[in-house]
Amino acid sequence: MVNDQAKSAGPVAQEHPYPPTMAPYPQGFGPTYPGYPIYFAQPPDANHGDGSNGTTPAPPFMIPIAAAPGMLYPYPPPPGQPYPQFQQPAPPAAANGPRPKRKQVKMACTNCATACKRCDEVRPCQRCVKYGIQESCIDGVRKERQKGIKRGPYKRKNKVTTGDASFGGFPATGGGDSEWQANGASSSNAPSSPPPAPVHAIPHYPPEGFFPYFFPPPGFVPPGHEGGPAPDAAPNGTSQPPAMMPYYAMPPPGYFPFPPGVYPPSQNGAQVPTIDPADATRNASQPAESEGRVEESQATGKKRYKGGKNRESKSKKPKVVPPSHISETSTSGGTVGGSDQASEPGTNGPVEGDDV
DNA sequence: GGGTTCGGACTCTCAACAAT
DNA sequence: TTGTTGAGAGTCCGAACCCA
Repeated sequence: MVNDQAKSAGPVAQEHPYPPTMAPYPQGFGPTYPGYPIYFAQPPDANHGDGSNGTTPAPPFMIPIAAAPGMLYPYPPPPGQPYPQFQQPAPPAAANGPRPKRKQVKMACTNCATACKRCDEVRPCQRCVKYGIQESCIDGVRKERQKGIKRGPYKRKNKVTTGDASFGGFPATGGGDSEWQANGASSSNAPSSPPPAPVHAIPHYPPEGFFPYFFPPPGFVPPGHEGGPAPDAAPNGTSQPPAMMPYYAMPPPGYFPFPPGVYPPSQNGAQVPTIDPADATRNASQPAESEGRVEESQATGKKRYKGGKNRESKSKKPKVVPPSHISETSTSGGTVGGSDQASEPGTNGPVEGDDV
C-alpha cells in the first residue's frame, strides 16, 4: 500500500518549497565523487566565485552523493590519498538503528490535521493543492495550554558531566568527545553481544557552524577535543573508520578546502539531482521507506488499530466530523477531490473551535 | 487496487519546578 | 534568574477498512 508520500511522489511532490534557492549541482561532478561537500554555501564552480572578486555568487545548493553512509566530504582527501570507494547503505542495517526523529510542521492545516496526514509549512499545503482544496488550507488554532496545573516534584536526572552537548540525537558517549555514535546508538550498552555492523549514519545536517569531514586517512589522528587524540581513532593505522565521524568547525590540520573555482573535475560527469534536506533526512534513514517502516513498526511493537467502521472516534482528538457526517458527505458527492478530504471540513469551511 | 479512516506512536511546546 | 523537567497539545505513520 502506498502511503501519502509515495502517492504524492509525482511532480507535485518534487516541488519542495525549500530550500528556496537550491540549485542543481554543476554538471561534471559525478554522483560517486566523494570529495565534495554535500552542502555548499557556494557551488564549487569555476564560473561562480565567492562574489568577492567580481564573480557571480551562486545560490546555495546541495547535492546528494553516493558516499558511504555517514560520510560527508566537504574536503577532498589530502594529496596522495585516494578517494575511498563506497557502497550504498544496506537498508536493513539502517532499520536496526534508532529511528530518526520525525520532523513535524509547526502547525498543520486544518485539512491535514483532520485527516491526520502530513502537512507542510506553506499554504496551501501540497496535500491540499493535490486535492484541490487549497481554499480551506489554513492553519488551525492551537489551543492555549492550561495554566496553573499543579505538577509534582521533579526528579532531577543525573547530570551527564562528560561536558558534551549532544547534537540532535547524536549524543557523545562518555568515552570522549569524538566518540560519536550513529543516530544515538550507544556503544556502551550490549557489551556481550557483538557490535552491530557499523552503520555510519550521521546527521545530515552537521551542527550549526560545523563542517563535516571525511574519515581521516590511515594514521591520521585528529586532535581530541581536549587536545588529546581521539580515542576512537583508527588503531595501528588501519583504515577502519571510527564509529562516528567527527565534525570540524574548521578543516583539521593539513586539510583545506579547495578555493573557489579550482575544484577538481568530476569522474563521470553525471548530473546530480538536488535534494530536499527534509527528504534527505528521511531518505537517509529510510532507504527503502516502506521496508524500514515496516521493520520499525515491528521493532517497536506498535499496536495497531483493529476496529471497524463504527469504531469510536479518537478520544484524544475529537474529530470535527461525526460519523453521520462522514457518511453524508462521502455519499453525497458534494466534495471535490474524492479523497480522504471528502469528509473534511475543508469543503464546508474550516471548523474552528471544534473542541472548544 | 486505490482511497479513506483513525489508533496511537511520536514530536514539540512551554508552564511548573528546581538549582544557583 | 536560569536551567530542567515532563505533561499537554499537536502531528502524522501506517494498518485496517471501504468501495468502485
